[in-house]
Amino acid sequence: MPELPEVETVRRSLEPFVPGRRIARVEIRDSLVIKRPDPSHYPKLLEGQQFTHLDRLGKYLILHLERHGLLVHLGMTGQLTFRDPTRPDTAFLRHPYTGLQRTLQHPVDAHTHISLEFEDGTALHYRDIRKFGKWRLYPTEDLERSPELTGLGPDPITGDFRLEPFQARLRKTSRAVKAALLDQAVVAGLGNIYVDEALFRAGVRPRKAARRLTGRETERLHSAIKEVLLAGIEAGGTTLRDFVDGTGAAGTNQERLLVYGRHGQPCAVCGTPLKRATVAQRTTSWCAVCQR
DNA sequence: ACCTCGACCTGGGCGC
DNA sequence: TGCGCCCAGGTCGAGG
Repeated sequence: MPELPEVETVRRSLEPFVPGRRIARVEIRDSLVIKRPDPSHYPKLLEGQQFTHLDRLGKYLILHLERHGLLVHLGMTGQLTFRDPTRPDTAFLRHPYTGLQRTLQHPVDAHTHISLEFEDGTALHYRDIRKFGKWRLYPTEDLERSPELTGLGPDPITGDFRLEPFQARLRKTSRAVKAALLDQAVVAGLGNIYVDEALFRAGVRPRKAARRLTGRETERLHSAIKEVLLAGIEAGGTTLRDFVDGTGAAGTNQERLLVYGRHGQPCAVCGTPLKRATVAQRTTSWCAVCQR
């Protein structure tokens, strides 16, 4: 689920509800995703603090509080949603035809591991079926120096993602270009879906050694990365199964994917059946004709 | 520096 | 209906 466009979609959808709200109570039902500090400290540290603003870097959502920064990584199935108890819940329903989660706001269920309850009765709920997500709380002054954030390469949407350093970085490695793009230190925010989409748009084979890309190819890739991520944000993210935004709504980018998950189907450009193989330990789809 | 593998988790889909 | 197997948007660490 959550690559840059999905995390950005969550950030934007929570923006009208979370900043300005003060945490009255912290409820932790399963502390597995809390990596720092010890989960037992969360209530004491968070209760009484107000959220100020929401940020994002790569796949990390950054919820700023008065004295702390809460770093949330959604892993594979993490959902951060706002709930107003005066409005009707829809629970987690599966659409009979598309199979997509249709939820809007949800009450606490077996997978809702953490709830931050506000003074007015509303709450921010964290739900994560596979529990691959990670929560880390840092004092504001330590946030920028956190290993999670310092390890990230440029963010293609909000950051300084320039062609020359990108090109220099790719030239230094003989790894498959797909592996390099999945490396969050090279560029922050790409995952399996958007990497395949960007490589297709750029006309680059996923297995091509990064250092062997031509100048033109690197330029096209640099543009394609920004394009696929922006398109993903515009569509409200890609919902294959679990992704929902902060209000519980599914995204629509899955309808626009050109290669991811479409192996065997005709390429949208040339009609050749799309290939599938494992590259960089991930299932990969591409067009052997359009991508060379 | 890079690769591969396994681990962390749960659930859906499919074949039998 | 049920069981077993494979798969899944992400990382991380061990070992070669």
